[in-house]
Amino acid sequence: MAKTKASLPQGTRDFSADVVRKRNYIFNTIKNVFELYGFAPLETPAMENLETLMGKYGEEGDKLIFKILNNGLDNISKHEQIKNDFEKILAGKNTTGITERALRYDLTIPFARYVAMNYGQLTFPFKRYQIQPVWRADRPQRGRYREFYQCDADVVGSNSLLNEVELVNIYATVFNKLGIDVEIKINNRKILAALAELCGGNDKMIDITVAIDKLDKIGIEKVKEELQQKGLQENQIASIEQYLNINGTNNEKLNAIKKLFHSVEIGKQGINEIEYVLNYPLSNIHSSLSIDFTLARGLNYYTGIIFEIKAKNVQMGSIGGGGRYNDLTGLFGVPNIPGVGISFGVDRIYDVMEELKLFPEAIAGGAKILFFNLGEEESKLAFTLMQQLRNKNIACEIYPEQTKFDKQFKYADKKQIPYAVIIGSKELAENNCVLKNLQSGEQQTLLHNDLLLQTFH
RNA sequence: GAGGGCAUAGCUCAGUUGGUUAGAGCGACAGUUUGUGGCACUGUAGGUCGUGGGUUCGAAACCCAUUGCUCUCCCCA
Repeated sequence: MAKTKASLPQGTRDFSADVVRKRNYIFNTIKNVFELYGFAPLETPAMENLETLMGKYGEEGDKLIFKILNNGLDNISKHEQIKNDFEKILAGKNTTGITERALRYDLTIPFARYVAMNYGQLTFPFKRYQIQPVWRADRPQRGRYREFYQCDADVVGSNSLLNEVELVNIYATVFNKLGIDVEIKINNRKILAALAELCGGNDKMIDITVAIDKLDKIGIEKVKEELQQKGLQENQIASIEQYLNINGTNNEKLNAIKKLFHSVEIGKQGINEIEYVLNYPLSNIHSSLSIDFTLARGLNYYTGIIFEIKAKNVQMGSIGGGGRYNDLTGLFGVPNIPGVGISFGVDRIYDVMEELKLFPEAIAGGAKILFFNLGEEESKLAFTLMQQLRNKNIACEIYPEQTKFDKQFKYADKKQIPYAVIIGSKELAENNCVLKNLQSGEQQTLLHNDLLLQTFH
């Protein structure tokens, strides 16, 4: 067989031991909080039927779905059919004759598919969390990959704003545990709808939200330019500018927006919902929860309150986001199941924690003790003692080859194993062993039972 | 989809207007040292200079093509 050059598909990564441990630390923290709030785990397949995914993420999104080529395309008896199907592909259309499956693009649509398939069996309100990789055929760049993890928690079958309150508290709890100082930004699609209504451009809502979402990136002038290009009138743009200029404390912002939307029903609704969440009792996170009327979020299925998480003290895009959607399962023939969900961006959270040096030392992991291999009989005794320590839940390993000290010490060094147990011919004869602390260099001779009573850290 | 940058040892990189046998540091391996590591010293291995073509007496260097990686924009997480 020809030798293959070792390489990785673009936008994917291997994770070495210390990176995996740090990532697991993040995953476990998030997962434990999800469980603490009564969410149940769900896993769905890496691949879905293509038709499940197509048309759910907009025109751009469809292009970014990884499609899986069907097997058996070289079947002679289907030659003509397959050629015809391929003509459709060349014309830019998808066909099940060539590809009928695709890798999942996010966790929300598969979840909606799952709820639609199982709604008869589920207990509503249904709360699930899901931590799995997703794939996008996007051009990779900084902080953006073709394979990455999403950590989602969603509640479906409930209109109550108490869910939003819970999700905000999940955000606050997780980032508090991780030690990341964050600003939880909150807005409401209803307020954005009201803005569109006020500016006489109801059908322009998406254009408006896309444009104002870029405010802090490109500045007010560029936003106005873009709005102009989208065909908005001067006075409409002026209203939007007035809206964007609202600032101050949460209360000041609310007062200002109320004046602006005093006659727009949907706007008042949106404001009331935000006030409800902000004023919910016993919530200890108000300091970091702030209204941001420029927050829009890309996904168009959001209909109510929306969230986005920004890490303080570091230059990084959002590390989480979410919001309320009215009718996601309607896409799969099961209408009237409202929901609200949030997502954590683990890859960016990792980058933030690395930059701010927030990972605790304790997650280093690995073996605590290396048993030296100094001969056949010696290693049999070492093995016996090692198994007894493992039974006490102490991680250890034995050097598999009989070799000189130098090599075994260096192995322990490289793997940052803090202790070595040395059993050579002398210890074998005297029925004891040497325990050496590799950091301090101190060592002591111990009876076997005394070794088992030691604590290692 | 649009536009930049990069490609030399396992890793990070040097390599002079084109000139003999392409270097350094780190790492690996071995030895000094067969019962005590991190340090030091000595030595060894490791290269189709991304690939293909061209210019030239001569190409790692110049030209063309190609592949891969990377970054920015669009968009998104």
